[in-house]
Amino acid sequence: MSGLRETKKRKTRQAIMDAAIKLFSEKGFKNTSVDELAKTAGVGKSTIYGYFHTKNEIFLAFCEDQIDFVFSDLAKKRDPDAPLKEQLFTLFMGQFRYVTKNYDFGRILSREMVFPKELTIEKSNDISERYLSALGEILTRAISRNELRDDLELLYISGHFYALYIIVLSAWYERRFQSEQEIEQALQKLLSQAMEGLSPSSRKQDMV
Amino acid sequence: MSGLRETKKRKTRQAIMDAAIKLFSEKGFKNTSVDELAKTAGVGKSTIYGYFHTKNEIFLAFCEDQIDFVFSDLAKKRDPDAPLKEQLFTLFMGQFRYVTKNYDFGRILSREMVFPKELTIEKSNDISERYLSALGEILTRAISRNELRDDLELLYISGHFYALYIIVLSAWYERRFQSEQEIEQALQKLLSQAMEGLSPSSRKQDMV
DNA sequence: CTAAAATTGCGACCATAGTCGACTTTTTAC
DNA sequence: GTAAAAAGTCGACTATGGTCGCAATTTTAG
Repeated sequence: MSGLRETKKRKTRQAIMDAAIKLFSEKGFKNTSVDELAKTAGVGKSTIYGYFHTKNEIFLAFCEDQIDFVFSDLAKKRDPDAPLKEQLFTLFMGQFRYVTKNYDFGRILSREMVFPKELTIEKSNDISERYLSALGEILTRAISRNELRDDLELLYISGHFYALYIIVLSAWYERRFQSEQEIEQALQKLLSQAMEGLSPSSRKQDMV
Repeated sequence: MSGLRETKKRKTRQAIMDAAIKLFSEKGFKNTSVDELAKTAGVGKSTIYGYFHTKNEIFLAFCEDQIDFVFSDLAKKRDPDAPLKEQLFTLFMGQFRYVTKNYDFGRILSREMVFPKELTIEKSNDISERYLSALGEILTRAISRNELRDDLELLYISGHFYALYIIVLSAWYERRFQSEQEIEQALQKLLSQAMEGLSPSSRKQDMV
């Protein structure tokens, strides 16, 4: 049986996470060294690397909690019967505001989520999964309301919309957009394009 | 007049780039230290930082040449009168193959292109611009052939397609897709979705 | 031509992410 | 109960990206 060790492990892990939350919040990710983290958590440096592969992974774990919070917060606010576009817009903008609250924070998180390193893939995918399932729920309802084609795979619809969010986020980091308003506008346009389609024929029925 | 200094500058810069090309190609980006780079180029370490802000920026400069080559290569191959979807597919797959030829190489480049750090924004945008203009050309022709709606802003169409490419690339780095074939399939599906639109009504005319 | 100003070059130096091998504690097997 | 195995812990150490202040070179001004 393994009781004592498990307990300790959880405790140590929690201590590290507590230190991370404290220090990252206080001084930011970049200005917090792993040595400091270890000291604050009251453990050795290598102990930390026993629990996390890289400093970025600690950061992802730190984000996980917050993201849960943001999601449940957004879930509360959103109206599950509102038009699809509106729901997506709210979700993405909420996400955007959270992610870019701090410039570097958002970049590190985005980089690690979209192009994860081998070592952080697992954590990154955990978060992705949560994201996709939230999105999936919205989309499924939209399909049943006949707001979305039902002949497509859910994953590709999620992917499509998610892609548009990412590109807007990217434009923000490339400094193509400077204000939140521009972001909103771009997101609206792209969502409309996705719904209506880019080929000329796909739009004819709007004029009927 | 400033002749001597300019000449020297160009020479030094070239020496650094030559060293970068040699070492990055030989041992990869990660396994090449800046010290080594300096030694090979025959300059001091700080001299390098006088020409580039970060190690990643050297890498971007290194990529620039290669990307030019890839583009002109793709441009040669592509048939400017082929269906839009086909042209986009060829362009993106060509890009994908180049970028992921080496796993880490592609990740670093992608990260820096999509979510650039402040210091590398400029270089990153240089490359983006080139990319967008290549894309823009294809799209403009498609519009004039009436393969694309003409009531949209070019930038948002480019952005839309580019987004789909990025999400596929991301899925690759998340290990959602393991083979090039899966990538091709996903890209095809997403491009079709973008053309046809995701709303049910947008598709009706296909059945008329 | 000369001296001051500006630019460029240099490697020792610093900060810090991540590794190593020795030490301690817990579990397992008998 | 005991001893071997396994898991967990530690801080000194390594490797490396990036900075600093000073020295050398080039330009400019008179």
